Amino acid sequence: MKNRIPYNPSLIEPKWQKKWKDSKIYTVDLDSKDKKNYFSLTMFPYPSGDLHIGHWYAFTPADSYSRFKKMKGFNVLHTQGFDAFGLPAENAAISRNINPMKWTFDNIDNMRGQFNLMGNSYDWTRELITCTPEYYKWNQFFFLKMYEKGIAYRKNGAVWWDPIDQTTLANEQVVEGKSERSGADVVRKMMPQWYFKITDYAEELLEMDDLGWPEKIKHMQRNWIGKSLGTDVDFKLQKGNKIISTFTTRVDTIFGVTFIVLAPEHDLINEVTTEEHKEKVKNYIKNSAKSSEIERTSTEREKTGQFTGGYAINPMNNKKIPIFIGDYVLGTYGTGAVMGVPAHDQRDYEFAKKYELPVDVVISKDGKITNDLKKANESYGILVNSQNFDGLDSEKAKKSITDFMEKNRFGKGTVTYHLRDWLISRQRYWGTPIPIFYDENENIIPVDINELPVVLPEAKEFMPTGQSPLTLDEEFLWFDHPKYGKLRRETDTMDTFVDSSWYHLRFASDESSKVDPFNKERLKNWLPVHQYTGGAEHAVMHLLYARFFNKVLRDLGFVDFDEPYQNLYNQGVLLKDHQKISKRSNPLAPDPLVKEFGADAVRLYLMFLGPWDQGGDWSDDAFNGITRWLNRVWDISTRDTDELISNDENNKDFEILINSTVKKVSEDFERFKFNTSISTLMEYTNSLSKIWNAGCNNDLWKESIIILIKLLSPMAPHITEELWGLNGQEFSVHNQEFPSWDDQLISTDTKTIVVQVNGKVRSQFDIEGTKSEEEIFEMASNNEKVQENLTGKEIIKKIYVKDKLVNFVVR
RNA sequence: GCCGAGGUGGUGGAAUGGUAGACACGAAGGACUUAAAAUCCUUUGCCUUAGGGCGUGCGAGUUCGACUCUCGCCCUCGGCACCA
Repeated sequence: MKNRIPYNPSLIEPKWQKKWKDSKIYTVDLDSKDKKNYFSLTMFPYPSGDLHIGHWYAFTPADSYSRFKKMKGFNVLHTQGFDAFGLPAENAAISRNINPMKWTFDNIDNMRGQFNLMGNSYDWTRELITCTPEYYKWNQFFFLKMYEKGIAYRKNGAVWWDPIDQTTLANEQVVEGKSERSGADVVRKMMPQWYFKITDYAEELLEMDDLGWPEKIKHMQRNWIGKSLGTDVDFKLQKGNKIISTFTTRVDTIFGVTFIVLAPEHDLINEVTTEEHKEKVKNYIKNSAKSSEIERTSTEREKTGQFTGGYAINPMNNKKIPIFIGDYVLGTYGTGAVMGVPAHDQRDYEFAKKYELPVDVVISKDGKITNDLKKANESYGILVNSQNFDGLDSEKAKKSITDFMEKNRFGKGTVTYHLRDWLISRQRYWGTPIPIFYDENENIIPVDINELPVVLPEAKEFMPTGQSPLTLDEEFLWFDHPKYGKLRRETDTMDTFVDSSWYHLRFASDESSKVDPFNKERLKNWLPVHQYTGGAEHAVMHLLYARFFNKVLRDLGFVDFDEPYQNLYNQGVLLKDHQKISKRSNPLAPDPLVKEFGADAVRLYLMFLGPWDQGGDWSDDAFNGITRWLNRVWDISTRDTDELISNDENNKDFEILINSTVKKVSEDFERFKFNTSISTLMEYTNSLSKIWNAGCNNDLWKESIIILIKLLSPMAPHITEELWGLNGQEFSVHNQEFPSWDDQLISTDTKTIVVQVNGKVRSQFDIEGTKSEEEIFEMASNNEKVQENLTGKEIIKKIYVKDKLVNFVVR
């Protein structure tokens, strides 16, 4: 017996990591044409300084999938980088007086080492760090191109303000009235800010039919964009000739309007308010500004308002209707004014009851009028009390009334979106400087594209004051322009979501170019990203922004495809012992686990936990199962075949086992079902143990081991590389072709037929070769167990599923 | 409130119209050991009068046959929410 080496991951893992690096096996030739290209990308991390288990859960299955694709014959680009701008660096600077650049780069160095422990297949020569001028220069470049086209613009308006982080936020970054990042209750502020005109692309962003994305994400994006078809109806003021435009999706209820409500921010409030109501209206506006946005948008809250003293005229019937202001109407949606139809809108109903306004029913289920409403009837029906539109159903009435209004020029069909333009200004330091100057009259003067990058200067003061820290840097702030003289620089920086909106393009493009952001030829060969993976929390932020950016870059002529990510897969959330993983209460750090059990075991266990998209529940106990199995894999793959008892009787079954295992593992990989591909491999090794004990053909055994190593190699790269060598194979297993299977070798001559009586399993038997249906019924009914259940009963139906099952239906 | 995903042994999960519980954990028993650990073997859904009966959140339905399809309800998680 040979002296066998035990499995020692802490010895072999660093060895192979070094060898892979030295031999550059993961460096991709972007211009190679001999294979089909496959770009496998996973959302890059923020360099927090620690690669935690959640990162492993996101990255290792994606790495395994990329390795699988490589073995399947693709030229795979799998890259990694760091989303390196953002507040934590700045907060570290504030609390610990560390330079944000140094903090970030120290963290990156540390994380690279942690990434290395994973045994990844990233092409690190293509690493990106977004806080470097070589990278963010292109943010500025795109910004200026977008400014030229009017897609980037500056506007003074109401914005969301995060009082903890002391900066404005985009709509998408406000969740339930709180800052998505800091959790602070956001407030409204009026300030001039820079925006990207994402609303111009609202309609195109809704087109997602061809995207291989989870329906859930598409759904969330559609909801966020929030398209709704309706009608703008113009109400003339009773006094003067100004017009209040209201947006409604239910223009069929126009004859039921009994009041109008304006948002407290509405432009015409001063116009409509009469002298005697001025004071009350002013107070109402003041109070509603005081109440937080959460209070204002709570559905539970009682509706409040204030009569303005003014009246408007319903253009359809010339009725005089009172104008209120009320903060249940949002200034940011539609026209900021609504027509109140209490009979057919629950919110308007509540408002009407409170202020004792009439409730006029104009829609009825059966054409008859019922007046004792307990709540609004919001369903469609037949129009009543609606002059010559009486009798029409809601659907038709909407169209006819809108047509009528368009003809008479007091209304028109419109489309409204929930989506707002993307506010990108941030009053913080650690981000891309917005490349803009202002002259003394606040005129905007864009930085010359040839002068890019506008380098973010080293700052001394980071305290968030509501003004960008760059304001304090006099040297940065003032610029002597050859043409315009003394100019003030924009001191706000860009939202970091700008950085991640196009990074995938940069991974595949020529990073050496100083003139163009991308190498078009390479983009053509590598994009869109074939497979993107990451968390669902980015559904309406990163994933929407990146789609928008792609369309803008297409219209600017930089890319010639419509979507950035062809296929998307969302991993679930990893728990530990049914709880959220947190550093304090139930920590789960990968580094010590790797030290003790090896990266392969951690990788495998993360994939074995359950289906990747549904998340998983880590338990230290269950983790033992994987380390035990890896030891068995090691044991079985290092046996001395001289000790194998030769036996050719089970050759056929052995071949079936090998082929069906290859098939199942391959198919599971394609579907991201890593958990079942591992359990299939476990069954395979269990069978191999039994086969060894029974004795088998020596060549088949050797083949079965080579196949085991190959099948396992994408998921457990280190142990398989070692076993590959120990089995006399040339470096590297990761450059091998993934095994293929022969369907012919899987189908057996022997089939097991299950016999049911009334759908209950009573027996089973084996058949050889092909048998006729008659023969099968014959064999089935002769079975002793089946007989017991058939005697004294009448067979009324016989079901036969070929090679599988017989069912006797008896009475 | 609306939309989406899900609910299967003691636990993680498998099976997407055809033998429910693969695989793994845990547990029990055994082998090896002075002993323990490790490893290996056996058993392991529940009830049981030992012949069976019951069983995939609950209740109906479709079907020869339902974890799987349909309808209603309950619960958990995620998203959206005064969007006119």
